[in-house]
Amino acid sequence: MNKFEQQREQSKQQIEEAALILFAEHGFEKTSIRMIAQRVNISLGLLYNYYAGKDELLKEIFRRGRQDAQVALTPDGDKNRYNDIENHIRLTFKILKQNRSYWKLLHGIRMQSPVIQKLEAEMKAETEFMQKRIEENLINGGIPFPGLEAKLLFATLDGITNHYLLYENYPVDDIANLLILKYREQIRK
Amino acid sequence: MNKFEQQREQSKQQIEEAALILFAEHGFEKTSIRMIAQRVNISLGLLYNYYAGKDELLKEIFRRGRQDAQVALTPDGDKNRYNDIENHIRLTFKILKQNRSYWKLLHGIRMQSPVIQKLEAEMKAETEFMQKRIEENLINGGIPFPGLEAKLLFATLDGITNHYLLYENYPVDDIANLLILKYREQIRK
Amino acid sequence: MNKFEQQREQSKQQIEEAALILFAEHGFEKTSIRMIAQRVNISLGLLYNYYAGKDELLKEIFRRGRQDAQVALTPDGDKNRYNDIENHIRLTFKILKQNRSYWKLLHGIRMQSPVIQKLEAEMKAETEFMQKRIEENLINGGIPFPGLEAKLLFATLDGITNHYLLYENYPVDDIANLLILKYREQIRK
Amino acid sequence: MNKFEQQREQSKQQIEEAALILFAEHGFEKTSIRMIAQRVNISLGLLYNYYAGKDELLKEIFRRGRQDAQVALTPDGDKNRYNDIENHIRLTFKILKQNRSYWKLLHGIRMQSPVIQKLEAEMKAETEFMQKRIEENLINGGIPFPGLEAKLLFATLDGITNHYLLYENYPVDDIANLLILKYREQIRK
DNA sequence: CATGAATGAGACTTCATTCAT
DNA sequence: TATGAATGAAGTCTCATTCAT
Repeated sequence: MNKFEQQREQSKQQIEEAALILFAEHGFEKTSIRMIAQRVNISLGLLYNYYAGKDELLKEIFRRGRQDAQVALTPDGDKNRYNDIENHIRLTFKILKQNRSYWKLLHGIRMQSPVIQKLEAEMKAETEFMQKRIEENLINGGIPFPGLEAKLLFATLDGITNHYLLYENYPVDDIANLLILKYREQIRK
Repeated sequence: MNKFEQQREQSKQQIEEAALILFAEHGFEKTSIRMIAQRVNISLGLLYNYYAGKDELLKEIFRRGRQDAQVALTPDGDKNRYNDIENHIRLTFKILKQNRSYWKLLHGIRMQSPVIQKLEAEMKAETEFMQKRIEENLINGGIPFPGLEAKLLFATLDGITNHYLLYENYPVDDIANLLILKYREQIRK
Repeated sequence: MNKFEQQREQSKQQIEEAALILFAEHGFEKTSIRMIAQRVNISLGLLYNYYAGKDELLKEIFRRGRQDAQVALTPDGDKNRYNDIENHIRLTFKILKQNRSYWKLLHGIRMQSPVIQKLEAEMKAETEFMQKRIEENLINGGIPFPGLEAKLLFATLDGITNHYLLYENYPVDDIANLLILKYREQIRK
Repeated sequence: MNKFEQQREQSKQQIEEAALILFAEHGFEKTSIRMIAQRVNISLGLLYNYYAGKDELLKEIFRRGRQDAQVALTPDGDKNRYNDIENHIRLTFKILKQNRSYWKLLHGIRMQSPVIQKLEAEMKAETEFMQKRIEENLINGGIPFPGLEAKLLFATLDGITNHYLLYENYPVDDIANLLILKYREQIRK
């Protein structure tokens, strides 16, 4: 990557960061290109040198966010393998806290089909990726009905995420610990 | 109720039904007043004889949806008192299915602050009402950490609701039964 | 005039009074038919039984206002003839105070040609009527350049009226007295 | 001033000139943004790149007009100091003729409170500035009751301005001369 | 006579996107 | 590459007026 490409990459990153925050805060529709450009202190037109349009910018943000999540979710060696469910729950909320805006944007936008349709491929991959991780972990945990249990855990984590993003002072760590506790008891039994 | 009031009420109901479906399907921002008017086959302006604006229409829809939910959640006699948690879970999904569009709208819109701020009072009442029901039920179920457990159950139900609204052919009943099963075991223990 | 006509006349008067106040306060364009109907507690449609439209209502108001002014300006016998200028000045402000809203409306609207065009005939009559009175009075006062002086006095009275309508606590009576004083001195000389 | 600023300034000036003429001719309410844009041959939206809205455009026009008036009213050296009242009267009508549209707009709009309230600060400054000039000039002229006389002169000038703007072929210069004559006599006496 | 539901043209405004420089 | 002026379609909302009852 030469010097020009580096600069371009840096500019794109700045733009995407600003856009992510604004999208998460005000919603995709209510955030104008102007607002983004002003926040990064670039001209209105320059944005179109980097992205074909507003939708493409959104897609790019999702692509980056998904990548970050995947990296973070990738198990780092075998050391934590002894209890994958516990590990998965902890990782989920660690990632959530690391990139709160991304998750807020995702959770705020995924219910509206017009937007989803544009991103369906990405969204689906995202969902299935997480779903699969949970299933694997549950099978490792020796839990019956692993398919349903996976869906239930996925929904539970999603629900907690939602409430964490929605409510002030949400005791996400306490909830996470309670959840872990319940799975420990279920497995021991 | 005289002639005019009847006519007015009928028009309003038609408008709100159409708006609810469109808001749920395309999102609030992407649904134009024109789309709503065309769906009900009324003129653009008539809407403004009934509602001060798009936001007020949204509020009215929420008001009606919350009322319906409250009515449905009201326990009908003593027959199901023996296990309130179970009852609550079943009721939650029964209500969800009864007014899918309302819940889709609610879940699709609640993450975006500008809209939420206008509805905060209503939203808060909604949330606290459901939260309180869960807490009562959990205390009746003799479960430890009732506060955290209530939040966890609330999040779980929210997460399942989310996924039911999001994914095709989601096995909401199976998930619900699994959840109930787990609470039964927890209580028995 | 039979009973029905009397009632009709009374209704019209109520409407015109309300409309006059609203027009004067908010301006003609910013006052809606709805506002008027609500103020008089009649239905929106009923107004159109009395007037062909908003413009006609305005014309009717002007017609009535001009009539009132004419009646008030008509000299009541010969007793005050000895000093017609003084008399005219006093009368002007007496009439102004009697129907402040009418004059506010008139002064607020007369500068905009589209409105004026509709009322031109009435406006012209109004203007010429007052102009002529002043000229007569000035000739009686033995003042040189009676034509120009009439125009100047007319403008002065109009200007004072304007400022009286525009500014809080405007000392219209003091100004009027000063003006009278100056004409007395001019005549004596 | 760089290329963009030049372009911007030129566009703004064109817009404001067109808007001033249209506002003065048809009134503020009856002049649509579209009319202005069409007159300058620009698109509807461009106007909103420069002004936050119609009201802001109006304010800007007033700001510019007031500035022009202030510049014109500033005494140019000592040569005319010997008779300030006379000078002030002449200047008033000179300025009036220089920017007829501005004064027509001002006189046409100042009676309607909603618009005035938005401009009150500017209007007040305008008024007080002129008022103060007159008072100073009257004191210099050795006239008794300078406060009331100032108000009377101000009203007179306003009234003449009004009639000049209102009536075709109004002999404003003759009236002005007559007015000056009367003040000369008053001072001499 | 009286009602107010209904209409629809037209107003203001926003904003993604294009383009000349 | 970078700028921001310019576009124009589309959105929300207002309101005089009509009309069935």
